[in-house]
Amino acid sequence: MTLNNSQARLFSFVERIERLIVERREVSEQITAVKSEAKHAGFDPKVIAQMIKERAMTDDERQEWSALCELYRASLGMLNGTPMSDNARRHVSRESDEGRGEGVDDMFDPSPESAHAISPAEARAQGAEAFKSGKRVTENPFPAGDPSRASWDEGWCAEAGSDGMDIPPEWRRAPKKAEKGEDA
Amino acid sequence: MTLNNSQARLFSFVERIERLIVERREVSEQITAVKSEAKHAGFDPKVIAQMIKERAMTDDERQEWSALCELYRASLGMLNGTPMSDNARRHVSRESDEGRGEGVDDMFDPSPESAHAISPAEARAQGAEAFKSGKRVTENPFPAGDPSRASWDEGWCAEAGSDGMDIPPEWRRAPKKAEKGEDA
Amino acid sequence: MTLNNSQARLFSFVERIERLIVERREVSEQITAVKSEAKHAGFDPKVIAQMIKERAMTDDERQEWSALCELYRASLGMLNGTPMSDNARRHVSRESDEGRGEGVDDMFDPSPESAHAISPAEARAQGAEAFKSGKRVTENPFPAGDPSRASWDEGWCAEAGSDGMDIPPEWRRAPKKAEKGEDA
Amino acid sequence: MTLNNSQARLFSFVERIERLIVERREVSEQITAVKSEAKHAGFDPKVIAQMIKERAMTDDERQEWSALCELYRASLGMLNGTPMSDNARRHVSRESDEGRGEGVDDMFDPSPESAHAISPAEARAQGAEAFKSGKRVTENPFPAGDPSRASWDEGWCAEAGSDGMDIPPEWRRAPKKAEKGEDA
DNA sequence: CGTGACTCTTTAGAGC
DNA sequence: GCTCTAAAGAGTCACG
Repeated sequence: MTLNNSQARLFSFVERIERLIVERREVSEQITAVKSEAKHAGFDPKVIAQMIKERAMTDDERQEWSALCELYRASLGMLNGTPMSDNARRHVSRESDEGRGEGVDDMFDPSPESAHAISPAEARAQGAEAFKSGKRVTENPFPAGDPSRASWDEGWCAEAGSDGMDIPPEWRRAPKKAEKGEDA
Repeated sequence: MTLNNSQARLFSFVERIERLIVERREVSEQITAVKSEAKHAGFDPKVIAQMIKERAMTDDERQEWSALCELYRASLGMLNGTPMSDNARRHVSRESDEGRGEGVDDMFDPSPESAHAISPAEARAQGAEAFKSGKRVTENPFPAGDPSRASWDEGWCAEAGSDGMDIPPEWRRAPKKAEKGEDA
Repeated sequence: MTLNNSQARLFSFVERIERLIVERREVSEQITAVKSEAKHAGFDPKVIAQMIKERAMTDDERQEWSALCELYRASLGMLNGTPMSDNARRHVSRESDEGRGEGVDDMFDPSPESAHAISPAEARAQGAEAFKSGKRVTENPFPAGDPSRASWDEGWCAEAGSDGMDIPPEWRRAPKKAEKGEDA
Repeated sequence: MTLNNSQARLFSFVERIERLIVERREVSEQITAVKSEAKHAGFDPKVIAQMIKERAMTDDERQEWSALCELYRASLGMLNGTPMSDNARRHVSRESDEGRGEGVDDMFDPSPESAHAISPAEARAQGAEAFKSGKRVTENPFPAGDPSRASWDEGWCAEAGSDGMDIPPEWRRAPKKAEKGEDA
């Protein structure tokens, strides 16, 4: 029977909530215990927490997120020697890729003129120039590991952000994902 | 001139936010400092925080809040020897008061039969009985300081919550306050 | 066998944490559901939350807390017609009571001269005067429900806080409670 | 003059805190306004927040953080086609680099046998094999953009985490940074 | 289009 | 000193 006088109902609500709070605290304590165990095993708790956050995303979300971060980082000059990932390149070149139908393969063409060491400033200038002449970010001529690769990226992105265009769609997250069917 | 390329605009936004965050942190640190000063002066920080919260309410809000708390406390048997305040009595008897036009003055009539000490259970029973016979909570016959006063309150409130009625409006907060005219 | 290679151990930790997080979220959702149920039944969710907080305290803690709040309220002039509770009076008079051995009973002596209506300011002055002449806060001559009762309280407390003394122990919470024996 | 009675001091504390809270709220509102402006300009607010967080770190912290994240990601099989960054490679090979004195340059040696397309599983196996034969993670033979590059990374890292060794120091953050001299 | 609820993030406080 | 927890604030979403 459902209680229908206010005092008893209030009491019932309060007690149910209290019981659930106890349960939740117990689970929380278990979480803490496992975290502490992991920490004492030598793992970094913060990084583990980050992994758990990322694992909660779908692959698409995760990739879009990190691509966006890299794009913004490049624009703000925060690459610091870590060039954009292939993922970010793909994100920025999304539409062009569709149009041209070619993938990332044409980037494996280390032009001889960039094979020898050049200064970061020069690489940056080359990146900017590349953007202006319609090259895509995936056409970065410097191979992985080359310190000039990041500089070229920065130059390209900076130019891409400086040409007076409005903010292009690559800077935005995909608007929404259709909700998966849950319980009605 | 408004910057109209995305990189420069992004940079501007980020820097403005960062500057404001610094400002906010400074203010927060000042708050912490004052709180700590107060604490070392011997005041209880939590109670001070509570006072600040209450001072942020209007008098009406504050009174309604504490009256509601007391009403719920009484229903849950948490009065523990601290009888309901006049404020709570007024809240619970809001409507009756309008109808009868009398205030709290008729409560200063310690009936002779309750003047001598009785057990808490008996006081509780009297309170419940009083509710059933249509008495208002302000008619508690026990004077302030009398340990039976709280018990009578509890009896009255418990009965008021047990009579099968739906939850009466006294249990709810006044729905909305008309917003005071701010800057347009 | 305990896994002893880092990859597998990391994976195990992450999965255990994830599973527990799911559990915790489920419990949290149940809490939300019950709260929402209570709300739709007509109870005020905030007040319920407050009750749960208070029920988590021991009686002593709760009484000390509310007594402290009232003391601070009185000092800040926030009583607004709700006189201090017996509980707060007891708290403030803790030590004197031990010394004198008398309880609250000597307060049921509405002196004839205060029986007729006086102005709040006058009541306040009487309270201040009472403090100066060594009277205790429990000796408030105005009965419950009398609007002058709160004013007298305010006068007494204000005077008690203005006499140049350092902050007395009544303004502090009892330092610590010895922890009850839990599971080892 | 310093107030030395408790009531006045309490009042002073409360008012100072309240004033600061108002200030803080104002700054907060300005932050909200700028964020909203940025959002309407087409930037992603979350990513901006992330950038601000990262800009608050030193370069070293940021690089260590992201390197650790990638290492953990690789171990958990979360690379998903995004190979480890040069930064992460450097982190993992920190000590070896000191010993061998060579940088990342010896990785530009795409062995002919890996130049043609192979399956992810095969690339993974090659990575694991490479670890077992003492190769460093920087010796990934697949060039940037090659889908096999990530798989090789995963294989290498998985093997590095599976060989029964205790968790190596690369998995931990650098213990502490000596605090920069602040105001005394 | 405005409002209200819910979630998440951040931050301050308390304990080991 | 560091971590964890809890509360407050902000942001987003959905609904009226």
